[in-house]
Amino acid sequence: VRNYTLGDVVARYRRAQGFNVLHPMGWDAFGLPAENAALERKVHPAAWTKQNIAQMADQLKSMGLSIDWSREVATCEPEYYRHEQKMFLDFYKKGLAYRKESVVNWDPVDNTVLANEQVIDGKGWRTGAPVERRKLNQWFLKITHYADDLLDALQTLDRWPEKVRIMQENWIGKSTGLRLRLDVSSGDKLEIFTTRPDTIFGASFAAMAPDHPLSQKLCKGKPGFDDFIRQCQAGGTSEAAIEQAEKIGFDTGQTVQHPFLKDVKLPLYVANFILMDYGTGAIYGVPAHDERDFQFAAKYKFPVKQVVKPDHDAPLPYTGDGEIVNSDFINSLSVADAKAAIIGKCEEAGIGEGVTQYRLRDWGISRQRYWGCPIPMIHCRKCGVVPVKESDLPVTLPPDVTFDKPGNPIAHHPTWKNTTCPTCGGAAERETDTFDTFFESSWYFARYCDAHNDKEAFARDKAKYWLPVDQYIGGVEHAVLHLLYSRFFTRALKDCGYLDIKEPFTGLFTQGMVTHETYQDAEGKWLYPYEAKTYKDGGKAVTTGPSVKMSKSKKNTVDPQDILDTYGADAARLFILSDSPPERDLEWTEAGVEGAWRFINRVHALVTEFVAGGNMESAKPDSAKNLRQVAHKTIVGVATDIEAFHMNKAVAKVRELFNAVYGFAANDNEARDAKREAIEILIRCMNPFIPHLAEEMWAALGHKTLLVDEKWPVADQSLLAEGTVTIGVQVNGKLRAQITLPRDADQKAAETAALAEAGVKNAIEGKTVKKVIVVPNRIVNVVAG
RNA sequence: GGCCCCGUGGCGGAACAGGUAGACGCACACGACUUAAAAUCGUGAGCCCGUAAGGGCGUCCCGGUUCAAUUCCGGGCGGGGCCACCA
Repeated sequence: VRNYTLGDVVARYRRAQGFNVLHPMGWDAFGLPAENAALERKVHPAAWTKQNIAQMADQLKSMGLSIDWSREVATCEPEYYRHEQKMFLDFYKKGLAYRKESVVNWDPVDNTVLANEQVIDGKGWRTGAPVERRKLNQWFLKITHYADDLLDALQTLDRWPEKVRIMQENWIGKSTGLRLRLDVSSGDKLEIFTTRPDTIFGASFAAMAPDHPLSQKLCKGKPGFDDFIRQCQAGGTSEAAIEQAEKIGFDTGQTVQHPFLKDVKLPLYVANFILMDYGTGAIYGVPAHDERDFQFAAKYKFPVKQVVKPDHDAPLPYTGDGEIVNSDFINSLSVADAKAAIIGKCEEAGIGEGVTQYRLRDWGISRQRYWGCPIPMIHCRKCGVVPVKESDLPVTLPPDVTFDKPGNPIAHHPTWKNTTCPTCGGAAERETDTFDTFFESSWYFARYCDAHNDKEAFARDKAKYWLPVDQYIGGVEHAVLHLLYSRFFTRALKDCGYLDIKEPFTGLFTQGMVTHETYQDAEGKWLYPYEAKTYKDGGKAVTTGPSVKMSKSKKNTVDPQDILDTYGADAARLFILSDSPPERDLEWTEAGVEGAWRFINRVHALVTEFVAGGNMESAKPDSAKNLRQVAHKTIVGVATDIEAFHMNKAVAKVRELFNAVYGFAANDNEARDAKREAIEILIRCMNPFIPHLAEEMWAALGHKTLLVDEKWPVADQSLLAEGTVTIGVQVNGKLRAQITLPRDADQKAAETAALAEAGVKNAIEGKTVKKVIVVPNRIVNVVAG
């Protein structure tokens, strides 16, 4: 409700400004929840999904969202996913999609593979189950091909929150360093990676990952090695384990030759804290200047040789900047210069080179589940992996599947996977994995431009007209998931000739969550808000807890339908926009919605009374001109606030105008004209927030046109510039009086008026005025002593 | 541990670009209407002293810059987010 209300305000406001606005809606409809629901309720995922779509569409429509429903899409329909099968084939041709055996994250609850981005603290992002490591053949998209550009182009996204840009930057994790080949006493070569080549003279050991090929080669069969490997895996993924994980190593018995010091031979260990999938899976250890190496050295008694001297006292390990010492030909250099010197020397000697390393890894997209888009590939015993012919697309899901046993239903289907090889015509099997559902959401924005094209995903010229998306609104939880995948997809689609842009979203707004108080009964059982109310009314004990993100498990949820039925769409919309700035969390309260509802009723009463000719006689007669000024200021203020996403401030300004009109007694023609003008401006400024009431009031005022087709009102600049201002007068920085002056009065006049004030005279009594500072239309400060 | 953000009434939050702190709303109090309550309408309100006029204090704490600091700078305390054995 919050997300779409925000979007609707923008859509309606921009439309009123005369823009051609495309405001679409679609359903990201594949995914495990549908499959899990099917398991629980014995419904087919397709039926369950369709029913949910119908229900949600009804709700969204009753909220009065100005959506172009003719462009509605659902990603689970073959009309949609056939196009992404084609995209995948194009990616494959370009080398942007490939298959390889790799160690993957396996979610034991959902029985599927997860992408790195979907593993949080070693747990599945949906199930929270500790992720296991398995070796499987998987399809990958080559997001790393664009790592540098994805990073650099973040700077062009100046309408994105900085927070999200930083998160993506960290996720891509670019670092530069040295890749270096070292000689092992066994005759093998060991390639290591380091970001600190400057500390090479402080190295006192070398270490590699347990699953490094050389670990296996050198240690297989050695007593205790199997136990060691088992220990490494046990320590694996749980949060607590990593926290306390002791650094353990296994001595290979071999040594590594230091590249610059002939008589230094570094003992080579297998160590649990070295990761195979970062860098080369091997390092040299410099205990004096790395926290982990320091711990490891303490345990296995390696020397700690300091080679960087800080310019202040600092304990070891020291990882900061400083002067290089004890380091042969790089002595007295800075850290940065020493890095360059060592890299240069290694390149000269042909034993290593400067490289750029990324934390980002390719996106694994295979999922062993049914409710997703089939991967259009065929496995032939003779020809290997062969793409499905484009003319044979789409590869559709078999509707007749069973969910009675664990694993992938599509793989259990008796006949679906049997096919023939497109190359040799022999018997072959279809790929039974489906795409990660982030695949669908990576390009849907382009489909909206041409939603019913059955020849291609979208016509290039239509995409060119509409894209990129000017304003995207969503939760921050997608910062390194959907938002990164979409940026990659847009680049890949550009390189495959689909699109002309590389950034999908020029403006991004991340809205906060909606929270609600939590309630528990005497036994600590969670209660729904309505249950808590019944309990309280019945005199039963209820403990009220803090307001947290709405969740089914804590039962602190509110059904949008109930709100719409009780208060109407406008009250719900107004409340949600009112108090909290949209980027922050919003606490949902009954009292808040009622406040919004009250306002709507008062606006209705005001207009009804005015149309009926009543005056709402009150004690606050104001000049017609003042009222007009407030109204015209509101036009500008509300527009500025909407554009800056300060919806709470925009609502406050609308309410201020309402308060000004409400108390305004229109007892002559001039006043009545001013009042009508102010009411019309009020209605038009409210339109983006509460469109139903605004439209109704517009008609009540006698207009035959629809307000939705009216342009945004234009403020009379001369009215804004005229009038008087009330400013404060300070003496030595303390407020002592207020004066009212004509706008832009000259400094002399302001000074004279200020010094004439009784409060000012009192405060400067017995003192000499040294200086009078006048800031026009803002403040006067008298400096006296 | 690293990087980043944020601390303003009883509450959500305003304050352009250093210039009258607390807009707007919620909750509250009092008054009107009512037999009464609810709803509605009106009035009030940062805190302390004072019947009032008025005065003092006040934007997490300490210090600095400035005629002037919620805003800028330094140090602390508190809360939150992201990443995290990434060499």
